[in-house]
Amino acid sequence: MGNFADIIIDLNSKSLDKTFQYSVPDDLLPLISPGTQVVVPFGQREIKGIVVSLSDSPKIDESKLKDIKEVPKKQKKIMGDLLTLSSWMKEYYACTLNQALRTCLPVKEKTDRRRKKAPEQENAAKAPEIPKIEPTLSDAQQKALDTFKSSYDNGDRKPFLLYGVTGSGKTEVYIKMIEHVLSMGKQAIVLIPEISLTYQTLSRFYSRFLDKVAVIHSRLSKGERSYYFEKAERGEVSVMVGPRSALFTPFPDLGLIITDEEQEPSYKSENAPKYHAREVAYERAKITNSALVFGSATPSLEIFEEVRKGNITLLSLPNRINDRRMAHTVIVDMRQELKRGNMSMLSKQLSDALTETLQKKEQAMLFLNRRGLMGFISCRSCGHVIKCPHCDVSLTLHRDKRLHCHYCGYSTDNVDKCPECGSKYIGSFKPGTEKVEAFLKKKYENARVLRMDHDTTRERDSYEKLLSAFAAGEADILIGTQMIVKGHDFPNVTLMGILAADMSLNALDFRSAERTFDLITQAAGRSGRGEKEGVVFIQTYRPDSYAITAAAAQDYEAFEKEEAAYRRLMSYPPFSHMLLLQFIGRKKEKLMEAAEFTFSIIRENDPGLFLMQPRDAGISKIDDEYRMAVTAKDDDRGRLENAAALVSNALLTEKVFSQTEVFFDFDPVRGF
DNA sequence: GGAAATCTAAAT
DNA sequence: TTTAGATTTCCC
Repeated sequence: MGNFADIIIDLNSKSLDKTFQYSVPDDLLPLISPGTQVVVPFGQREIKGIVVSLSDSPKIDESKLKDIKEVPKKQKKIMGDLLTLSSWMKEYYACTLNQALRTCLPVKEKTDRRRKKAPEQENAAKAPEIPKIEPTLSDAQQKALDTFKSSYDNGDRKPFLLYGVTGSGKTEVYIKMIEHVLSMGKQAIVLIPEISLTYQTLSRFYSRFLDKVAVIHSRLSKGERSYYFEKAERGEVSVMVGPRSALFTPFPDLGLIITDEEQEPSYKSENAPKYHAREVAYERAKITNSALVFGSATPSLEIFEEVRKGNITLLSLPNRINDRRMAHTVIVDMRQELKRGNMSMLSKQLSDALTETLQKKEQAMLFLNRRGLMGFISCRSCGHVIKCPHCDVSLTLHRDKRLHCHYCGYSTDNVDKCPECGSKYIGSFKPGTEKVEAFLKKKYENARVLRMDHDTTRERDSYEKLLSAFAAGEADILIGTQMIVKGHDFPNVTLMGILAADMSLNALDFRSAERTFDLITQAAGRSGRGEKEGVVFIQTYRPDSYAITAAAAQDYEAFEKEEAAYRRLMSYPPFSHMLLLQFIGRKKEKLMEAAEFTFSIIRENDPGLFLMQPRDAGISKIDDEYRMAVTAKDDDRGRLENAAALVSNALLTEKVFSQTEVFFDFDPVRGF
C-alpha cells in the first residue's frame, strides 16, 4: 500500500512543474505521507522534494523508478491545510507548484548554529518589564468585540473589517479577539506590514500573551524563523505576529487570521507567486474554517467594495480613544509660494510653524518620500538628464558627492559640466531627505535633527535605535521617507510637515491616488497623539486633487467615493481584474518578439478579451535588463487565469521565450 | 537547476 | 572536418 510516491522536485524551473514518481523503501514507509519532505536522486545528484501523493502502482516502467533516498531528520513536513493552499496558489497566481510549496514552507531547513541567544529568553525578559495593563474597552471597541465573538461562536465565518482611525484602539480589539479564539484551544496569526513592527505594538502583544506569542520579522535569520515555526507546530506558541510570510505558520488548529493595515502594498509579494496576503489569508481561513479580520484606517478599495457588497461585516471605531482630536490640517499651495519668490523646500507657513514648535520644546516630523541630496541632475542648456547607464532612471546625488542609482546600486562621480553638450550650467533639482537634513541643520542651528531613510537604517537595529532616540526626546526634528509615517506613537510630536505630497500622485499607476491618500492620512495621524493638539502642513502643487483634499479633511468616505468612481469608469480593480504580463531580458529584440507572440496567442485564444498592445515598462531597463508589459483586463478573473495558463504552457514549447523571463502579476499594486 | 546531448558556425 | 560555444533536453 502506497509504495509509490509522487514528488515535486525542489528546483525552480517551469519544466519541472510536474510530479516525478519514486518507490518508497519499506523502512521509510511509515514516515511518508503527502507533505513529507524527502531527498531523492534526480539526474546526477540528490535533490530535496515534497511528496504530494502516494499510490499503489507505478505509472511508468517500474525498472526506471528510483528509491527515495531519505527523510531528513530535521524534516519540514508541510501541514495538510498548507498543501491544499499551495495547489490553490498554483492555479490562482499561475505559478509552479514548487514555487507555491516554497512559499508555504518559507524556511530553509538549515538551522542557524550561530543563534546568539535563545529567542524565548528575549520574550521572557521583555514581558515582566511591561505592566500587564488591560485597558477598559470603549463602547465602540466593546461592540466590535461582541459582534465578533457571537459570530465566531455561531460558526459564522464571514470576514470582518475593523475600520478605525489612527489611535482608535484597534490593537486592543485584536488582542481580545485573539484571547477569545485561544480560549477555544485555537491559534491565531496577526499580519503586520513590515514597517510598522514597532516596539510599542509588539510590547503589547508580549505583555498580554507572554511566552505564547512569537514575532517574526525580516531581520531574523533563517534559523530563528525556523525555530519559531517549529514552536508553532509543536503548540508551544499560539500567536504568531509578523509580515506576510507569517501567514504560513504551521499551526495545528488555526482559528483566526488578522491582517492589520490591510491596504499596505507590502502585503503583495514581489516574486513568484506574486500573491497578495489579503487573498491568501482569505483562502487559508476558508480551508481551516478560521475567522478572518482585516483592519485599517484607510481600507483598500478592494476591501471596501466587499463591505458594500455585504461579503464583509463592518466593525467601526469612529473615534480616537479618550476622544483625542485629530490634528488640524493645512494645505499649502506651493505654486503660490513660488510666485512669492520662496524657492525653498519649506513653505513660509511650515517654516514659521517649525520655529514655533522648536520654541515650545515640542517635536516635529517631516516626511519626504525621496532619499539622497538631489533626485535629478539635468543640463539647463540642452536638457540632458544624468541617468544610470544600467537602468532607465535618473541618478541621485548623495552626500558623498557621488551620483547613485537607487535601483542597481551603481555610483559615479558627480559632474561639473554636461556630458552631452559640455555646458557648465548643470543643475540639480528635487531635493531628498539628505538635503532637507542639511538645510535644517543650517537654518535651525540649535535644533537636533535625525534622519531616517534607507541609507540611515542599513545596520541591524538602527531602525529601532533611531525611533527610540526620537521617542526619548533626543532630537527635535525627525526627517524621513515613508518609513516614518507608519504606526509610531510619539506623544510630543505636534507638527507634521508633508513636504511633497503629490510625489506619489505623479506615479504612472492607477493606484497612485489611493497610495497618496493613505500616506498623507497616515502621516497626518502622527501629529498630536499626546495631550497637546497637533497640526499638519501638506505642501502640494495640486491642492485641488481629491486625494489631497480628502486626506486633509481626514475624510475616507469622500476619497473612497471619488476613487471608486474613477476605478469603475476605467475598469480598474476592484471593479475588474487585471493581469500584468511582465517580460524581462537582456535582449531587447527578443523581448519584443516574446511580448508580441504572447499578445497574439492570447488574442487568438480569446478574441473578446480586453488586451493592450505590448509596451515598455514604466522603468524600461533595470540592471541592464529590459522590461516590457502586456496587460489584460476582465471582470472574470478566471478568464485571466486561462490566459496566464495559456502563456505558461507556451513558455515550455515556444522558443521565442528562450531569452526572456515572463512573470504573471494579477491585480498589481505597484507600477512596473 | 545542472549535466549531458545536440545543434551551429567559424576556424583549420 | 574539427571544436568550442550556445542551446536544448532530460531528469522519475
